[in-house]
Amino acid sequence: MKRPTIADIAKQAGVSKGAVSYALNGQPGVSASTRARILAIADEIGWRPNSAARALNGARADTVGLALCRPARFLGVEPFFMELISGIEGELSPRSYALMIQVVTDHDEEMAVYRRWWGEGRIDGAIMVDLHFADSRVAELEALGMPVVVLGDPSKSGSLIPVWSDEAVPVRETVEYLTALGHRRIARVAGLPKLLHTVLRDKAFDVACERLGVSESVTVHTDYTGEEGARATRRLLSSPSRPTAVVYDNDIMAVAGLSVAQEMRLDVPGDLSIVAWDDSPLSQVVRPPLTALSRDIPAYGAHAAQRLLSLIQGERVTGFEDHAARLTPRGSTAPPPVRS
Amino acid sequence: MKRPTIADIAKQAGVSKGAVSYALNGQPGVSASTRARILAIADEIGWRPNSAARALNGARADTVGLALCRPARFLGVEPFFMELISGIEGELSPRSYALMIQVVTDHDEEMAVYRRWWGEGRIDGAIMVDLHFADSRVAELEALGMPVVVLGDPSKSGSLIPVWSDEAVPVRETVEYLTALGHRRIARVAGLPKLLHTVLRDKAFDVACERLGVSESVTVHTDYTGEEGARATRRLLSSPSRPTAVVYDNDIMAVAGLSVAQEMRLDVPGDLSIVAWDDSPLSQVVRPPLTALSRDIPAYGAHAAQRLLSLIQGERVTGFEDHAARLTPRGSTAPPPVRS
DNA sequence: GAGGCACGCTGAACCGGATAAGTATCGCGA
DNA sequence: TCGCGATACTTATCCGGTTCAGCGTGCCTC
Repeated sequence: MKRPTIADIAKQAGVSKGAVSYALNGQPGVSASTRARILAIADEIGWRPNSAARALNGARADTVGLALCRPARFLGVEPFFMELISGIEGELSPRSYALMIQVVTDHDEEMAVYRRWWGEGRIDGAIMVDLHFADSRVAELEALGMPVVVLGDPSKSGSLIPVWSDEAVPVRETVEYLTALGHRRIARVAGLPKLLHTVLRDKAFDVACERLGVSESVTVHTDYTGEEGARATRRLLSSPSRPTAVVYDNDIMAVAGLSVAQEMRLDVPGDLSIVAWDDSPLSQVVRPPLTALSRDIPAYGAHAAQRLLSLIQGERVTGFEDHAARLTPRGSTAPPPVRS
Repeated sequence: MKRPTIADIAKQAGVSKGAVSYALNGQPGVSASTRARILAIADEIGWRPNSAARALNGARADTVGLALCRPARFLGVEPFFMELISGIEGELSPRSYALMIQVVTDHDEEMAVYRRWWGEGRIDGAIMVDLHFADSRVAELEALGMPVVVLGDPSKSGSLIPVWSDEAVPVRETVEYLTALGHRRIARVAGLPKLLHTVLRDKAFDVACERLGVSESVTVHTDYTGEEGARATRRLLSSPSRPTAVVYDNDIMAVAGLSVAQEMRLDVPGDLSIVAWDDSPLSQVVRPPLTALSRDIPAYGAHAAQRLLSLIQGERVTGFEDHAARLTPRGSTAPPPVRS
């Protein structure tokens, strides 16, 4: 009842284990007829290579690791990760590579997981996400010597292979668009302030606002949840000189912000313009549909996976700059109210 | 520079490989002092067990498999899977179990993946999702002899361990609620007609409508996407005797339906009541917030993971009926218009 | 003081493949 | 006809652990 091994095949075929191994791996050293016989027997008794035994001889694990360091409840809410995973899978699946996922609570745990997976020969490489401004993981992963692709800006990715997209350009484009519409009081509801891309967007936002004569610009940091997005929006809209436009760092918060605005009897886009970063179907189904900074997240994941696979093959791999998010104007943006 | 093995530890400690193995695994057979010395050396040189070598001796893979048979674009949209994965992870992660994920396009590919993972000793068991009405996977997985927990009704799960929740009760509760409000024309925008839970809901809906004197009840099947939800809604609301209430099989479609209604200048809930199956934050942030059939999806995944882990331990495991979804009334439901 | 037993450890087999090295067979050219 | 080399295998070893049989030592017991 136990799984057949090459020894079983060898016995049935009347040859040695070695011959079977050569035959099954397409190596020279066996005649065509013997090879065919061995393959037939292997197929008949349903033989499958035992990956453990192969791995013991230094073979690849054919698996890529991904440790996600976010609160678990988050994943269900934020489409980003699932889209990313879809994209990664799209590259892995045709090559029979599997994806090993674990949700962790902090960077220490994340590193422990990577050490374990790598140390135990379970993965051939990993994709690191949520690059921080000062990220201890980079040095630790470099020291591990494991192939790693980092989703994040090359300025902080050390010697790990970065896959990134420009954060500043979309911010600038958005601010330009809003100021062109006439907005002079713009707020930004940003994500976690520790994340590098948040820092980069913050900075680009300040610079663009400065340059384009935005009289009042505020940035509020949140944890990306709808609740915090709503709370931030409520606070912003309650201030004496409330913004006429708000830019959100994800669509979840943008939608929550939209609700708050409507709850406060503000017309969107008449009284308030809203821009969402990341364009999920969600942005398009609310009323009005949200002007969004759209990018192809599955492609982003696919690019990272491609680099990682090349890296694992031992090829020389360079970083890759993906397309920056593009501004997609929809119904949630308009000129500010006249008497603002 | 290569990874230290127990042979290295043995040499340093001046004992045999066997003694080291006993010490590291907490087995009797070594003195406390020797054990401490060995552990200290292991820690010092950064020894990690090689899972391949362990697996070769019939050890567990400490990994659970999950093959998702849906179009990739789907995963980013539907919060269900990510919440489910969160819940599964919540059980696996503390036990250092990993989750192996692969997105596949059909059941044949899904079974091929499971066969490979199981055959190669990469997983100890799997969670099967999206049970169909006539599902060939059940028999194939039974034949494989792998521990499997099925998310789906026990009527079709064969000898695999089912984890399910009653689909009929929430449907009945919803129809009762809507008829109590006065609705007599109720439509249902359902999911994929192949899925068993869709079939069960369809049937429960028909029965409840019949019993409660709903004069017109329609069920439309979709692929769960916002687009199809919107299209179905548009068609329903354009019919001469349009429904006064629509029940959606997921929140994505409910939100899309809400948009369509508003686009057609129908007041929700004044002209049309909307109920969403599955209650994500999305349901609460739209205006009006959606009356929803809420259930704890992460808990659902957690229960499945618990059963699977027990099954892997060789314990006798019975199926588990999770809480049925509970109707959570919000602003999207009200009595139908008077002159309906 | 001899027998018995528990303890602490060693040595070796084993898991299922990959692979280097060795061997028998054959064909072919000199 | 000998020798060389290619072919088609076999044999043996290795990977890094686990596990079992065995063995010496020390202590307890009768």
